[in-house]
Amino acid sequence: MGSAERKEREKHEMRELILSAAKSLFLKEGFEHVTIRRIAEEIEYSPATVYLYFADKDTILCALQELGFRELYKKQQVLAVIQNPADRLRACGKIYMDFAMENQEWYDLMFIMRAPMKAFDTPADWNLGKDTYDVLRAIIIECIEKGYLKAKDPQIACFALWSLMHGVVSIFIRDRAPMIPKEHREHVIDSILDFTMAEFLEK
Amino acid sequence: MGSAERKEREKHEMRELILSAAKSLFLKEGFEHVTIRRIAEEIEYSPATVYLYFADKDTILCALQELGFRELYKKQQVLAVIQNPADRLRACGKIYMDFAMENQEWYDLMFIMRAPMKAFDTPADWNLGKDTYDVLRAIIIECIEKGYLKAKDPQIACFALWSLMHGVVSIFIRDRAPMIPKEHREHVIDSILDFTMAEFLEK
Amino acid sequence: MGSAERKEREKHEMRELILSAAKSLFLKEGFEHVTIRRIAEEIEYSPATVYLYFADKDTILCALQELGFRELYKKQQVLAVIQNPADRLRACGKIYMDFAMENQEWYDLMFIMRAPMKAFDTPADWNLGKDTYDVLRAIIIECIEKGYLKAKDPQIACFALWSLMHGVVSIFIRDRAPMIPKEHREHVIDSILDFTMAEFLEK
Amino acid sequence: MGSAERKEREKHEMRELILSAAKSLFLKEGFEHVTIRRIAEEIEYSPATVYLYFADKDTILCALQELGFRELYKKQQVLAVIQNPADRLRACGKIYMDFAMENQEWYDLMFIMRAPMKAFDTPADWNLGKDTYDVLRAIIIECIEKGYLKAKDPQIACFALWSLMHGVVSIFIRDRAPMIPKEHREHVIDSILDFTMAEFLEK
DNA sequence: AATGAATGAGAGTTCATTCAT
DNA sequence: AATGAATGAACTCTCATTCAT
Repeated sequence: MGSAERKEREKHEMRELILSAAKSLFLKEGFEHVTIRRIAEEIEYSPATVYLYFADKDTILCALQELGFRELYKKQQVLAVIQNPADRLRACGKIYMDFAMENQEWYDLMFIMRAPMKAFDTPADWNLGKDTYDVLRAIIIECIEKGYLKAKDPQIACFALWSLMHGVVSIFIRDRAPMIPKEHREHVIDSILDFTMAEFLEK
Repeated sequence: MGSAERKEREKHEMRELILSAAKSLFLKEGFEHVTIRRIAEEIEYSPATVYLYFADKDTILCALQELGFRELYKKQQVLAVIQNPADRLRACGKIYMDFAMENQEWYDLMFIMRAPMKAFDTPADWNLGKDTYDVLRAIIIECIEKGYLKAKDPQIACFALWSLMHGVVSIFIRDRAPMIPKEHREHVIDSILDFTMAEFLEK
Repeated sequence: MGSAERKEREKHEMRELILSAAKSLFLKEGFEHVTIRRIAEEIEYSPATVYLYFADKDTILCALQELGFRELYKKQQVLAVIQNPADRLRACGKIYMDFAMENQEWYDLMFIMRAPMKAFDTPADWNLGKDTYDVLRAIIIECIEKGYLKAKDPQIACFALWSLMHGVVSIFIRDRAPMIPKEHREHVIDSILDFTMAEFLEK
Repeated sequence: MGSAERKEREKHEMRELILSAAKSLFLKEGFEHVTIRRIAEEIEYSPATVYLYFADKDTILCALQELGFRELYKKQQVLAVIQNPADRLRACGKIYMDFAMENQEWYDLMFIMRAPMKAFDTPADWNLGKDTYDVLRAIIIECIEKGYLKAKDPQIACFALWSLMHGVVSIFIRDRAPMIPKEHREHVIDSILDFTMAEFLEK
């Protein structure tokens, strides 16, 4: 019967609604203001209703994390048109750090925050993160193949470059770089990319 | 008479006691469970007593942070004996990441946690952090001078290398690297150092 | 269906319940013992429940104040039947002081207590008080018009008479008149009214 | 022996020191900031020391109240030079209300505040207040004798006039007169005095 | 005489969560 | 399916007061 399907679809829509409310609260007001009540208010339902679609707050945060990975993955798609793998590597870093700086609270949730560690317990959830990670990995492997990078272990190269990018943005997001004025951040990110490309890649 | 001195020492010991209780709570239960009440329970005093030694919770966190910087700075002192700046750079990275992995909740508080940002508001507080940062900076400048590193801007090189190290450990500490089994972390850190030295330094 | 109505009524009843508990606590134990927790105990609900009906403690006090003004205003309505403005003036004073002496803690909250001054910040809140004040003002203006009172400035006359009445009852309520035994208070109030009518009004 | 005397004198001086600290805190920061600790800080002794001279906080407040009555009484002494009792009555009112407006927190403690009601339990304490009250009473009796005032009962006249003055200033001090801008208060007080003299006294 | 150290009691408030309807 | 009502368990912080030294 189509009835069950419709119910399924409606259930799905409601979940999306809740998630998008949660996301917009994150971006607008920051983590500490994301409470079940505020989410419920945002969608004009009662707090209890939220619990019909998500087991608890943590589950919502996990779903939001998933959404973030999807979003990041989507942004990475434009990389496909860049032929040269070195250029693509730089662009990949740029996209990553821009995403982080433009969606700080969201990035925070995805990569820094303590709360929803549950997400990584089950391999299924990690799949989404893995896809975005694989984008970087593929580029690095190609860089090695084409002689731009002389790394013995692509896994290590990949993890190192990701760490570098994550390090930069997480230091900014959690305000641990008092030596760099906020208005310079954008410029520092570009300089870091230049520096990395110059030092890491074969000359 | 040594009476005043003794009082001073006892006061100092009480502060240490509170800080160590706070630190051990961090380690055992994580940030969100560190409450004044729990600290008080841990040291078997009343919550009000804690306020005799620290103005508020933030002040405790800041003191803990300070302590951490001091500890890290102390560990960095062994670097002085290493002649070759490239070797010293590697050792510096090793010390930093080892400190982070061996004192995860402490590192978390110092470089990741959201709460005690007050610490960085006043330049005085940052000074302690600055000292440890300057250690790295001095090494990098020497690396550039001696021709091991061809960076146009030492500030950027310094920030990049710090970011790389911070990235690695903060990804581990906040459990964002499911692709790397916990038991490999130690080894990955060494590999990252090798990779970085190989790629960054002049060949 | 009357379901929504019933809900509304129940909500209203709960607010009334809280207010009356607060009021009775005032009467029984005085302002400083009126805490959210005590109110909650009184109505046998949890403290959190109180916050479902009132935003904070101040709001409760304000609501109580409002209620008081309404009550006083209602009592003033009987003045309408008194033709002679001088008689009406006396009756107005009597009603005011009787209300104060019969509802001492309530009067205290409305006119003496320090806490809920927020009430007077927004003109809206003051409106209720203004209504009761206007009753007195209208009478005084009529007294002047009809030649019972020779005041240049009705505002001043009005404020003076209000002050006189407030002075009497607030001295009693806060127990600052040891020269007058409690059992004489009632009688003193009447004498004060007589004296005032005799002295103030044209002879 | 003079030793006991000296001790007595020192004890007395310390009490004065504490009281003057408490008073200055009242005036500078208002009632709610007057805590034992703040008093102790002010005189650079420990909180525990305060308890060597006063049984508890209430006792301090009572002593402060006494001090206030003394101060007011002192201010009233200038009235002696005014020959005409009607003029003296007006001046008495002026002194009273000025004292209240210039030492609001102190007046509050003396005549409005709830806390130190203990003061009036023992007749001894009231004596001080009685002296200031008697000043007014004497003036009014003289006004009646000299024909300025036609009151049957001087007690009632006296109480009425005190109430009027207390009413005015306590309405101001507790901010219950939104219809009168703060900057007009001074002027209103004078107008009230004019009005009262014009209406009450024989024409 | 003076105090450092300590505390019990309690304040207002917030939140995730549950459950009968 | 949706929710209004309710709550337990926390939270940080403040204060008057006591007592061994």
